Amino acid sequence: MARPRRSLPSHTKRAVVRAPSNLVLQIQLKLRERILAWHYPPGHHLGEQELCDELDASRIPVREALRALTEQGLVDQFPNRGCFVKQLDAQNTHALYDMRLALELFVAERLARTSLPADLLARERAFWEPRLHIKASEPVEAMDFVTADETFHLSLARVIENPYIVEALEDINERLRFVRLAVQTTPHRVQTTAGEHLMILDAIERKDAEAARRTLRRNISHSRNNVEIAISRALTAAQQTRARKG
Amino acid sequence: MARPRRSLPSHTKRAVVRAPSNLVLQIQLKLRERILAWHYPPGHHLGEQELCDELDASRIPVREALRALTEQGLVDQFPNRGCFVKQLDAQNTHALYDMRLALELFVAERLARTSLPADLLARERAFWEPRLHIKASEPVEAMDFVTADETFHLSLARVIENPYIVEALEDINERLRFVRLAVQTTPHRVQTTAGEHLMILDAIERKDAEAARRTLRRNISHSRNNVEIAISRALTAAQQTRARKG
DNA sequence: CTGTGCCAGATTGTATACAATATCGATTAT
DNA sequence: ATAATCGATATTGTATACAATCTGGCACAG
Repeated sequence: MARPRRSLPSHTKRAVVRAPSNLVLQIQLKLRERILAWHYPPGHHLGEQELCDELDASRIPVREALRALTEQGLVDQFPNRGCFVKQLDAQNTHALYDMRLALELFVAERLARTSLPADLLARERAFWEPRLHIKASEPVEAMDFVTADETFHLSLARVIENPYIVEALEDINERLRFVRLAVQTTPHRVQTTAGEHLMILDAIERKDAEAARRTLRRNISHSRNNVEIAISRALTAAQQTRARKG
Repeated sequence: MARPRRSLPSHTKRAVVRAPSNLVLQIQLKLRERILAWHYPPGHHLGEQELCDELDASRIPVREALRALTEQGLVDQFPNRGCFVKQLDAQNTHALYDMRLALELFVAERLARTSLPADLLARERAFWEPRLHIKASEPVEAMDFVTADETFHLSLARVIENPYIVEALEDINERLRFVRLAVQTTPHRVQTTAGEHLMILDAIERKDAEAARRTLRRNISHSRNNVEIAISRALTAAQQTRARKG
């Protein structure tokens, strides 16, 4: 006889919103990382047994991790055929950037109507202003640049306190990160970005929504162009690798 | 010894993008429906064994369905405690509507820059124009209204051919549908909506992006206000029900 | 009377085993 | 020689079984 035993979750703290069991979460994160890092190339077949051997786990946790990744849209699942790493072509990238643009334009507009925390303003200005005058000969670490850029955009988004929008942007960033890292970051690109970011902050501060939107559009457009170059390069490289193997 | 056997998926047709096995998909859709329909109230504990008995399936498919729903954000999962139907409070609804607004403003703006298919324009005008003059005494079926409204907005979104944006909007619509159905639809509301929809189409047709955005903002704002009333009513009703039971 | 520790029951997490299905290669017919 | 068909094999889908973990109450000490 079953008696009702479970009460509402005592974890009132919303620290971890989605908490699968540790093993599944570990597998899920590891696979996600490898997929985004192109360790498994697009179209690669993810066999369950193979992953079990690699990750030293049983099939059930692996299956659940794959199910989660399917839901995230990182792999395609075909009945009785298994999972395949989803193709990330130039078209998808374009669409991803458009979605990012849609969300961030909204954020910028709203911020221009309300206001911006002083500490965030100070922090981002302190970071980007020196980079207006970066020397053309100075080499730039792609990781540093991409991280700083992501931080800038996400910090703005977080101000409006909309978990759905923030989560969507975080997801988009993760998907684009490794391709962004594949393109070489020039000092000129850093200068341009710094200028655009500062202009966005200025526009928001003086409540000029239109200017903020215009500049953000230009900023994201530049980023998009760079990434699309990287995508096509990476795709041809992957194709060549596969051709060499086969 | 394992030899490489799997080739690229022969399903080149992208008919079903995410295709879990039929049983899991069935369970997943059924649970999703019940959650969105408030059959399982917010905070309700979804016991695996219990669901197995209800759905006449084993625990593995049920677990995978729950994992997928977790990833969709419909349930929260706590390790060794199971799944709980996620709270849908007024704040979440507000955020969901903001995200919808962000995406649709972008869609409207882009459509105003490009153009709109003639058949879509004709179809939607043919539907909404008569409803400008609906009699105040005529009763309105909520289902018909909500479906037509969703169709209008999604049809516009689909024109720009961005699968991520369309998918996000479809998801938001599904989440809000049952609450929208809970609020009574008055003839006055139908008239207002018809007017706004026609104005949006006109603005897009004459390439007036600003007017399109302004009207869309008003349109979604009206919808949001109605829904938030429904949400608070539904929540208090659910609380009363639970209090009566306990 | 109140607070702490422990135990029984139940539920979730994982592994193993078996059934269903698709793939690849060989064989056969045209 | 080419194309279609059938069977062996591997892979996925599901069920059952067992281990780990949590809940809630009861006993006992302060």
